Amino acid sequence: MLKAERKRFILNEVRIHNRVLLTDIAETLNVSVDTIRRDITELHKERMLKKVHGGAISLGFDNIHIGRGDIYALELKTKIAQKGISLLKMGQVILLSGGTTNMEFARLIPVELQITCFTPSLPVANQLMTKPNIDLIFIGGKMAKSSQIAIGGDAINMLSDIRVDMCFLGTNSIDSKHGLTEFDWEIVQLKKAMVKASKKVVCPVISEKLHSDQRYKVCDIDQVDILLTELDPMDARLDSFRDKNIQII
Amino acid sequence: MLKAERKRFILNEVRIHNRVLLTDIAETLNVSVDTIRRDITELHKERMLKKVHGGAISLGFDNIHIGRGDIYALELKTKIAQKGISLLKMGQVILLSGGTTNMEFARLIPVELQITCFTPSLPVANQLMTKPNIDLIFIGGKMAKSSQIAIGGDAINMLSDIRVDMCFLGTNSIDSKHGLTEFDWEIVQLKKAMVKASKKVVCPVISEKLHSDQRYKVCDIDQVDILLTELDPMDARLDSFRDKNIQII
DNA sequence: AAAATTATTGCACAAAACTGCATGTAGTTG
DNA sequence: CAACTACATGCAGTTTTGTGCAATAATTTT
Repeated sequence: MLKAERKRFILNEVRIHNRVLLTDIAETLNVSVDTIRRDITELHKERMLKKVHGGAISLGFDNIHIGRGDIYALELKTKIAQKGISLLKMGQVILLSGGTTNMEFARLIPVELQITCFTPSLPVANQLMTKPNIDLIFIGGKMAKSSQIAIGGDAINMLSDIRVDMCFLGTNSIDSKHGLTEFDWEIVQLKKAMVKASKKVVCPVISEKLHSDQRYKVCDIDQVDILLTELDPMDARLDSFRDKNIQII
Repeated sequence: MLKAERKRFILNEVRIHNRVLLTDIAETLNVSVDTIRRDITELHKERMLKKVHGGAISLGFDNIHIGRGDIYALELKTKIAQKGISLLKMGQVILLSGGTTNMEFARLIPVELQITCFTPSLPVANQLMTKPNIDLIFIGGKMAKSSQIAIGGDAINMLSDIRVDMCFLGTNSIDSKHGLTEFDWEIVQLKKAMVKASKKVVCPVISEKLHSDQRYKVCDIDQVDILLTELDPMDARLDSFRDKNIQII
């Protein structure tokens, strides 16, 4: 029995019965309780279920499981997202791009925080729908299958009518010389509109993406107000971004 | 044994058993485990299966699970949705409202069918995102928490610019005298715009909702072109809808 | 046809992952 | 608080992986 198989089995059980017992699963699958415990711990970290004393229960969203089984470098992204959360103030209006970091960000927004969010990202919207205190406005348009965000004229149009306090703009690549760059032309157009629609641009990005660049440019580095990475703000890898009027957090 | 042959064999095994073990395949095909490992690595990159420690498993719908756990009268709605599917033609442009019947409808759209869908409903959009052949345009706007659809000026604006072949308009209540009615004023505004944006209005509704009405009116009954219920078209409960220029299916 | 290039395959070996067990700690229940 | 169950952690044995290398097969170029 493969590990992945067990995990899938557990998830299915949770989906059906809404809860599982460690011992039950262990017996059913003929492996030690420790193994199941470890599986469940992983699934918990992957946010596929909730680990509780003695077993696990489903996350219990209304009708959509926002599973993020294989987010790359989830830990780092959580760290970045948390730094981002600390920037939020009650009553603010923000704009969120797509990407897994922003997903994590959306997930971590405290339930009691009352803010208005705009987003063209379907997964982010799903996430935000679970927060009763957030006013959510979806930027509509043609949905790009790969990135699950709305693109094209409609989206850009809608963005042209708004001006938000702060934009959390995920990016494919960032470099102190070439600025923010992307691989996909359509997405560049959208992100340009997002930058235009925001008073402040916050750029959450894992250190790995620093000093890399792609074909098309979204904006210059000096348009970014705040740079969020998982690194210590004093880290040497951030040196080239200093003295650019960017706040590094 | 050709590489392609092996790969096909592996895929078939995965399709049938939902999983394969590296060692099993290697033994069956009489090649080294390394070779199979490489094959599976490639198939993984090609997104034909998921490589896991010890073997591979089918892709399944791990990431996003769109729950239909407790849809009221799901059987009936499935029946209605299927009738709706039969109205679809390749290349059409349709508009889908929210509601569980339309969710079911979206789920049942055949993967090979190539159509363009507009919708202001987040769950419907999620569902449609899983279909590669569907062009999806999300009608953006302020998201209503309870119904999970976009409402307000933005949504209505966006609708005012389109004219689709057919609209599948779920409704709260329908009556031969009072037409389509709703409980929520905002949603009425949206649905009015949806009716306006469509050449044909199809109204999928379970028989239970026939002959009931609510506070606010969406449109008159003669604006509905096709009425879809789970009943036999000749059923007596549909009598009052006859001779209204409505096609009953 | 010969030579050169590229792709495929098996093997070796160190690194990583997996799993059960033992141990001490934390949480739960009566 | 005492008995009990569940938990985290470290360890060891086993299996699986990734990678470099060499031999062979297939393809292209000359």
